[in-house]
Amino acid sequence: MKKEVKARSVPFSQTRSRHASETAEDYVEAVMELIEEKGECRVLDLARYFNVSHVTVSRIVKRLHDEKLLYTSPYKPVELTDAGTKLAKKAKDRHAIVLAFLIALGVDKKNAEIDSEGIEHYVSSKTLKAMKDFLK
Amino acid sequence: MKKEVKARSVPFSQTRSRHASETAEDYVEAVMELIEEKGECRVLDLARYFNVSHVTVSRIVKRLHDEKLLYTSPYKPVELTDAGTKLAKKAKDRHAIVLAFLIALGVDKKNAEIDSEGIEHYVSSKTLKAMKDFLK
DNA sequence: GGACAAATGTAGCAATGGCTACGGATGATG
DNA sequence: CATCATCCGTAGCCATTGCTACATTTGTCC
Repeated sequence: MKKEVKARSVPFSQTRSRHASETAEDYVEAVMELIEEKGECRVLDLARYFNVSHVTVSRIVKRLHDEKLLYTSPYKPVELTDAGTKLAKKAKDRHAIVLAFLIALGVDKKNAEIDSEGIEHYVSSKTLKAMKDFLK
Repeated sequence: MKKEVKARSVPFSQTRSRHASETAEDYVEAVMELIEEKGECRVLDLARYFNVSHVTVSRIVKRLHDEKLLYTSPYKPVELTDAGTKLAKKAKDRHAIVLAFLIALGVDKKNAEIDSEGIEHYVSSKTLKAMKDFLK
């Protein structure tokens, strides 16, 4: 009596690739935010922002440069490409909606901020729309 | 005119460790589910469930064994320890609440299932409570 | 311009999670 | 009990994301 094993519903549940794009979104979003706040975005700013070493940031920045999401040259501030700006805006919008939604749901600001940063990466357009409708 | 860089709100935002515990939760939850459905849980069942090779499963199972979340001996089915069962129940409950919440919010079943599997790992107890309250 | 601090880069290590290829163990079936 | 398919383990590769330690660049201040 063999039973089939149903595959999990997540398509491409391959954690590694999923996680790599999460990182990309987090970084371009942070770059945009830091540029807005400080006028420029340095590697060390990102390191402080994410609480990691500058080495980790430097390597990820290099990868995102290869992916044409941002500009970087040695000892210069990091800037966003058009593609990076587009992705950052999308991520920021989604983030803002999730955050506003959690607060509207009754979650305190602090927890809402923490949770929204994790949740934003797993919200499909359908769920995002449902959140927007709820906010109205 | 130096500006402080505010650290991100996520504590322990170190992606690697965060992700490792996500994996642990996903696996014990899957083991519990597969045992309920099939009577036992083999390495290959998990491989099919997560759409990864049996090698990947085997290595992760070994790690979770070291972390005392499950029992495993060569060529034998995988079982949960008490700690594993406890964690699995917690994850399953949270998953069920998030899923029910998304459906109540108006998200179609399919998207709700996909999104809930990602979101469940980022829901604090405060947010979970808000979801439960909404469901009442 | 020299010296020093801060910022960034490079080298190299570990853990996690992917994979293929191959070999040993188990269990069912003739 | 021999064979064969299935299951599982091991070896060894790669990518990502952490780190420390050390080197280099930049910019500021005397």
